Amino acid sequence: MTRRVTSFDVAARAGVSQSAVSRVFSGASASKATVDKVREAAEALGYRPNVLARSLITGRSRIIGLVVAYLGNPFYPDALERFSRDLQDEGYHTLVFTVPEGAGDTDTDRIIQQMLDHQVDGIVLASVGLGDALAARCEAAGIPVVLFNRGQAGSGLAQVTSANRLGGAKVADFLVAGGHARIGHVAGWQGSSTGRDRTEGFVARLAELGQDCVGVEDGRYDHAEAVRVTDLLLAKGVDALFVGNDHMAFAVMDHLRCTLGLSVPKDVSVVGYDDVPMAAFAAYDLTTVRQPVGRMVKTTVAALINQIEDKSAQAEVTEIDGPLMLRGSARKPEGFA
Amino acid sequence: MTRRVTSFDVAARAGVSQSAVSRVFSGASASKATVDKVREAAEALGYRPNVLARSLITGRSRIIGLVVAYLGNPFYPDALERFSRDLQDEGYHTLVFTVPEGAGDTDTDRIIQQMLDHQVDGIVLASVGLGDALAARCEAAGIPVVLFNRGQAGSGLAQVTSANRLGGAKVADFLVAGGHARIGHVAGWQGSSTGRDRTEGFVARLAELGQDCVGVEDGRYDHAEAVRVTDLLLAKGVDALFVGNDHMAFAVMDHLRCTLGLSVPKDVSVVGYDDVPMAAFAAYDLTTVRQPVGRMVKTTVAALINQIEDKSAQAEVTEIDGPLMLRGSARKPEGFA
DNA sequence: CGTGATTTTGCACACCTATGCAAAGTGACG
DNA sequence: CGTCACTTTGCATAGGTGTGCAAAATCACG
Repeated sequence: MTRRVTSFDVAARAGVSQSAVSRVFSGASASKATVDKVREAAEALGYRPNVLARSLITGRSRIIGLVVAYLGNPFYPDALERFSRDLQDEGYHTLVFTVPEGAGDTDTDRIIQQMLDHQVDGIVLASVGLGDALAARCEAAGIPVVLFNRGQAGSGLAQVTSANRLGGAKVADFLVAGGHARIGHVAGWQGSSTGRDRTEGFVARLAELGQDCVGVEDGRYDHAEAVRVTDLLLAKGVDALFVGNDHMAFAVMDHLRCTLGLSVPKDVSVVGYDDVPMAAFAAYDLTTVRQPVGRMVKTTVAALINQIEDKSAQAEVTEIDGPLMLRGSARKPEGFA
Repeated sequence: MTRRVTSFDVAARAGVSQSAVSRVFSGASASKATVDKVREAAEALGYRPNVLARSLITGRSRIIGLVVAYLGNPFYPDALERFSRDLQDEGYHTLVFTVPEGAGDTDTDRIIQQMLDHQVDGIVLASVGLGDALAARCEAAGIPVVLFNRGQAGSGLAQVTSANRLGGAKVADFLVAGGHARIGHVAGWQGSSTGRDRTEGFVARLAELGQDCVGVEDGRYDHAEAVRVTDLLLAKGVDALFVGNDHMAFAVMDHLRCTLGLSVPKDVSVVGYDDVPMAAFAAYDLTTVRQPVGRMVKTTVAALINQIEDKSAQAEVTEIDGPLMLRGSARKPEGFA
C-alpha cells in the first residue's frame, strides 16, 4: 500500500510552497500562475486534501449528525434520504445515529457525546424525545441543533414542523362538512409536540363548530396500541376517525376492514396525517394531511447551515403548511374545497 | 466558548506525560497507579480524546460508509436501522450516502471518492450497481468492501445476500403444489444479481417440475413498470404471479384488485420476495419469501470488521436462507410444509 | 545487594493541513 | 525612478493524538 500523497508532494512538484497548495485548495487568493501549476501537479499525482487534517485544524468537520428514532414509519426514511441528498449538495455529510426503541436520557446523552466526539458541525434531531440536559450540552459545545418534526417549547432550539394545529383543524372542518356526527380521534403520542398539536387543533376546531369529540385516545404512534384504542372508540359508536399519523391509520383500517368486516369509508371514515407514499396505494387510498417533507427538509438544512455559518443567528421556529389530500378512505362532502 | 481540554491538560493535572494519557485511553499497557491518576484527572476535567486527531495519526476513522440507493422500498430502511445499531455496538459509526435515482458510474465514483476523502474504514454497498472501476479503486486504497443484497460475480468482493436461487425455487414448488397451471413472473430488475438469481431459481425449478413459465417480464423493481408488465402477463391468462420483491407485489395486488376488480388469491395468486413488515399488514397479507435482514446485516458487519482487522482475510460470499411465509395472497396447497 | 529480564515512562516526532505574519513582488501614478 | 497601496508567497507554527526508542523503574532471583 502506497503512502498518501500530501500537499508537500504537490508543492514540490509544482515548485511552490505547501502553503500555496493549501491556499489553492481552500479557495484563498492566489495568482493565476500558481493556481495552474498546483492544479496540474495535483492532478498528476492524484492529490486530494486530507479531510481529517483539515477538520482538525479548522475545527469544522462538514459532518452533520442525524439522530433518528424509528424508521418503521415510512415518513422517516423519506426524510433521511432527502437529508442525505440535500446535505451532500451543500458539501456536508450525514452521520446517522439511531436511538434504540425504549431509550432513556442516558442513551440519548451517550449518542450526543459520540457526536461531540466526532465534532459534527450541526445536529438534526428527527423526532426524538430529549432531556433538557441536551440543549445545554450543545449550547456549551457551540453546536447548532435543529429539531425536525418535533418541537420543544422553551428549549430555545430551532425547530421545523408542519403546521400541526392547522392540520388538525383542517381535518375537523373536513369531517364535519362530511356530515359526520360521532367523530373520534386516535391521537399521536401525547408525549410529543406533534401529537399534542394535531390533537389540540383538531379538538379545538371541532368545538368551534359546535361538535364534541366523542373520544380521544392516545395511540402512541404504535400499531397494536392504535388498534386497541380503536376498539374503545368503536364501542362509543364513532362514524369517523382522525388518526394521528398514517402509519397508525393503516393498522386502524386493516383492523376495521379485515378483522371487524366494516367498510371504510361507508361505516367509518378514516383520515390520517403525513401522506407517506403508501397512503396513495390503492389498498388504503388514505385521505390524509400532507406533511411537505421536501420543504421541511430543505428548511431544516437551511436553518442548520445558517446557524453554522453565523453563530449569532437566531434559532427560528418554522411551521410549514400542507394540504389535505382527498382520497377514498373518508366520505367526501359535496363541493368541499 | 472554552477551549477543548486536551491530553496535555490531563497529563499536567495527573502529573504524568501526555504519552501516558494517550496510552491509558488507547488501551496500551500502563501501571495501575498511572491509570488511576489519569482516569481521575480526565474525569475531573471532562476530557475526551479528539477523534479527529486520533484518526489522523492512526489512519483509522472507525467510520463505515453505507451507500444506499432507494429507501422507498421498506427493506432498506429496516436494514439501515440495523446497520447503524450493529455498527454502533461494535464502536463504529455510519456515514450515509444516497446515490441519486438514475445515477451513472460518474456519480458512484464521486461518492466513492468522498468516502475515501473521509477515510472510511470500510464500505457497505447496499444494492447499488457499480462499475468495475470501483473494486479496483477500493483495492488500491486498501478499503474493505462488502456488497449487501447484491452480488457481482468475479468482482472478488465480499457479498451477503439471501439464498435467492433457492428462494425462487421454493416459490416454484409452492405454486405448483397449489395446483397452478399458468404461472407468470414479474421479475426483479434483471440488471441486478438478486433479480436474476431469483428468476433463475424459479424458472429452473418450474422446468424440473415439468412446467413452463407462461411469461417472464422485467419489473425493474418499479411500481409503474410492474403494473405495466402485469397486464402483459394477464393477457396470457396467468393464474399465479411470482413477483420479484414485495414492493412491486403491493403495486401488482393493488392493480389486480382495485383497478381490475380481480380477487387475490381466488383469481390470481401472488407471491412476493423480502417479507418487509408491510407484507404482514392485513390489507396485503402477502405470501412471500423472507429475507432475514437481521442475520444478513450481522453477517455483513462481521465480514466487514473481519476484513478491517485482518487485511489478509478472504472476501467471503455468503448466502442466507429464509423461509417462505405462508399468508393469504396465494392459494395454499393442502398440507404444504 | 548485584545483576539481568521485564515493564513503565517520557521524549520527540509524525500525521497533514490552515493561517498569521512579515517579506517579496506587482502595478499605478506622479 | 521613487513612493505607495495592494497582492502574492513562504516561513513557521498550531491543531491533538499515537508510537518508536531509549532511559528509568520495577521485579525476580541468586
